[in-house]
Amino acid sequence: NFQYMEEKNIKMALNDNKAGMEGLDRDKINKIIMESSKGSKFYENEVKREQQVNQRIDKMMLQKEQITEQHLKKAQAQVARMVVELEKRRDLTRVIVHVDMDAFYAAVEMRDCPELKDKPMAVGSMSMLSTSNYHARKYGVRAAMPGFIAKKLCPNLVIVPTNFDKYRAVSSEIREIFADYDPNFMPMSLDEAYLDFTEHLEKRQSWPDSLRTHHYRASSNPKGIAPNMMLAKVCSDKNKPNGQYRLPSTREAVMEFVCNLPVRKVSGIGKVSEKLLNALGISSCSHLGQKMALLSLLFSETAWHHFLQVSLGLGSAFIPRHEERKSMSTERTFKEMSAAEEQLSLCRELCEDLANDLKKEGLKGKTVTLKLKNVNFEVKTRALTLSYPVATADEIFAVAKDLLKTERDNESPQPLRLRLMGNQIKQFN
DNA sequence: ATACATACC
DNA sequence: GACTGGTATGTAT
Repeated sequence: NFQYMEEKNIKMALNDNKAGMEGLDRDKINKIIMESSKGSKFYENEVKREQQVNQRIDKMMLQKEQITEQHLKKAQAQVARMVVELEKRRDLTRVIVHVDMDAFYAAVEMRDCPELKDKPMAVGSMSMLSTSNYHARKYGVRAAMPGFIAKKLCPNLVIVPTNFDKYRAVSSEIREIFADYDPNFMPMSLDEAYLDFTEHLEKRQSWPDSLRTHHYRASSNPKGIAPNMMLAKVCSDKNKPNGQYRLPSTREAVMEFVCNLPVRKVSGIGKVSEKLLNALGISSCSHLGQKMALLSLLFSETAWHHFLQVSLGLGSAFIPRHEERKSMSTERTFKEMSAAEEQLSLCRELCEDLANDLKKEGLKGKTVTLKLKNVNFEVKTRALTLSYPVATADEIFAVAKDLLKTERDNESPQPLRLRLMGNQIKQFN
């Protein structure tokens, strides 16, 4: 087990899987991050989670030991059959674009306050940053880093509070432009979207400049252009901060691109999957292809099917139409709260907020879920499904307060020492 | 159906 | 001193 426990493997370390983070003093940065985190409840919890992942790896390695040549051969045949099927359906006829405004929130703030352009700045608070500009990234300051640690890395860092209404406004301008190119484009967040350019290109024969030179200049917008969504997403990351990258629509180009692609770059393969794969000697997508038989024996069907598609450079060649929402939730973090009455009134407040949001979309749901995080960062969810859909604050609270009471009773005589509470509702009609 | 984990922005 | 919030989906029971 110890082999996984070196500091550099613990999750705290600088995540440099992001544009603008090349060639900085990683050791120094990691040392500062580590010193700011060590001993905190947050850190302790991260270590615990890390150990759970390591146990998963140990279990997987034991399973691997049990696999015989016979098993592998059979699996290999199955994989080969599947590859034939997938190749038959490979579609290189579409042109999918992934657009991603670079450092979006920071870019909007710099547009509105040009002095910030020459300074390292980030958007967020001392508790959490949501993005940083490129000056700040040189110091290792990045999204999802708490501001107080960022300040240690870069004492001159300017932290601008988040201004969502502003970002939403800019976002809707940008979306109007997207709609000109593909009325069915798929927004992934305020600053990111997939577009199907196929039709547009058939009509106009040329690449639009306006996506680059539109009056909104505060933010550059890298594009990834490829025959499917999976590849377009990876491509958009390629020439950040300013460029675009087009992957030709040929099987050879796709396979060559995918060959050297680190698995972590693929959307859907995060930190944990990367670590599991690394333990099997897999770091690039070509390794993924080479070890498919093994993967099919160690992972779930959904997981290995996904891996197989990635290894072949396959992804969705059309942009699925926007799905109905499946859940809605509100959660809040706060200073330690242990008093029952206080927790109850907060719960009530959250239910009211949630009911408000539900009303805006005219939704009612049958499953109510209460989420609790204690001061040790341990998260619990407790759910109850009703036979009828609910929407009002009173109805939701009636369920949530019982879930909360049950939890408190289970812990008593110890109180629930909370740092976060949340309510979720799902199972809409 | 429920709980928890992973992933994305 | 301070380590988010919202949504979807996978995995396990």
